[in-house]
Amino acid sequence: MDTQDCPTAGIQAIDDRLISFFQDGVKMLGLPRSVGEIFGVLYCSPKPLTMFDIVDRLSISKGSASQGLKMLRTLGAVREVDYLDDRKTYFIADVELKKIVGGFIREEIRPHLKSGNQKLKALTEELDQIDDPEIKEFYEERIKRLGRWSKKTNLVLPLLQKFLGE
Amino acid sequence: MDTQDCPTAGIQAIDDRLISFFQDGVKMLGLPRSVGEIFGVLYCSPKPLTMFDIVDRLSISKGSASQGLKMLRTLGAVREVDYLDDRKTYFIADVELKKIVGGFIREEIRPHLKSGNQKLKALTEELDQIDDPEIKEFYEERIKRLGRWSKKTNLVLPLLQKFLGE
DNA sequence: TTTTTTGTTCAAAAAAAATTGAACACTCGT
DNA sequence: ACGAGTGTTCAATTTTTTTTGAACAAAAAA
Repeated sequence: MDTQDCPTAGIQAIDDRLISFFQDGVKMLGLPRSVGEIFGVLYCSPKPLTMFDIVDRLSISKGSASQGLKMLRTLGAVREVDYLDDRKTYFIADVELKKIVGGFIREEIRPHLKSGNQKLKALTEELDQIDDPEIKEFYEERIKRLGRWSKKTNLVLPLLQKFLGE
Repeated sequence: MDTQDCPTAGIQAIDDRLISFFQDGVKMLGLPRSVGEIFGVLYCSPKPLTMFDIVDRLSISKGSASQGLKMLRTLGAVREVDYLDDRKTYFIADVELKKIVGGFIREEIRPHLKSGNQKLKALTEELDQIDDPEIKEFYEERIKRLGRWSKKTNLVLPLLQKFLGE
């Protein structure tokens, strides 16, 4: 079939653009390109899709699709839904920014902050090793400052989430 | 010299921890590890350092150090200062979170958002190609939604920066 | 001017991250 | 129990990103 005459050709083109939009979007968040593409395909679809639909549309491997969907589910950006054939799993994009942002904060940001905090704590204890009081004071200030950075970031995350959720 | 007996051994250990703290920190932001290390070395130093000092401390190449410092300067995370030998360039870490966050938003986030917006605009114009009014409505809704996401993000950035800057 | 010191650039190498695909596991229908 | 359909895992491969180091440029000292 000539794609020129196909009634879905224009839609394909639009989908391509939307998918590329999400490709860039997730790159900004440090996620793999395929994850953006998968979300994009679901975001463009008025009806639920199976993993096979996605593999087919993007020409990616089953493995990639499976892993990408897994990540999107844990981020809360994609949901399983019941639909038609109940043998297969159907997915839809979750279009609530609030939820997606929340998932990203929970899965990608908080763990980093947490491990950072632990490192800071360990550091504070090592300060005793320093004899020279002037040098000690310098390090104390720097480490305290990092503590403030960390605290502020922790405080700002829920605000961010609230603001972005309408 | 035995590092056990060296009075700076404890400090070295603390510096190592701080540097590793920043290694992780920049990874969260999607910047190369060496950039975090370089910032870390400067953050640990009470006095300005040259590029050579950094190369020496981290055992990285001149090229890496040069590029890393360039990036840190454009982000506003590091500053050149006058010091001792005016043949060399001396650097210090900028410890104002506000400035660093501002630089990151300006250099890393805004450009992405801008190109995203251009894509959305182009998309809106392509909607005419769709004949079926029901499908058209679906796409209109999804594209409008992305526009709202983008707008919100744009609005939240200055707030974020303000909040993090004391 | 010539040499030395300092720093940048960029093609090639190395390292890290993402993707593939085949093997595996599970479940349903027969 | 067996075979077909769905989905996951992970070692190997591919792709992308980062790092290196040698060549180059600029500027000061000799």
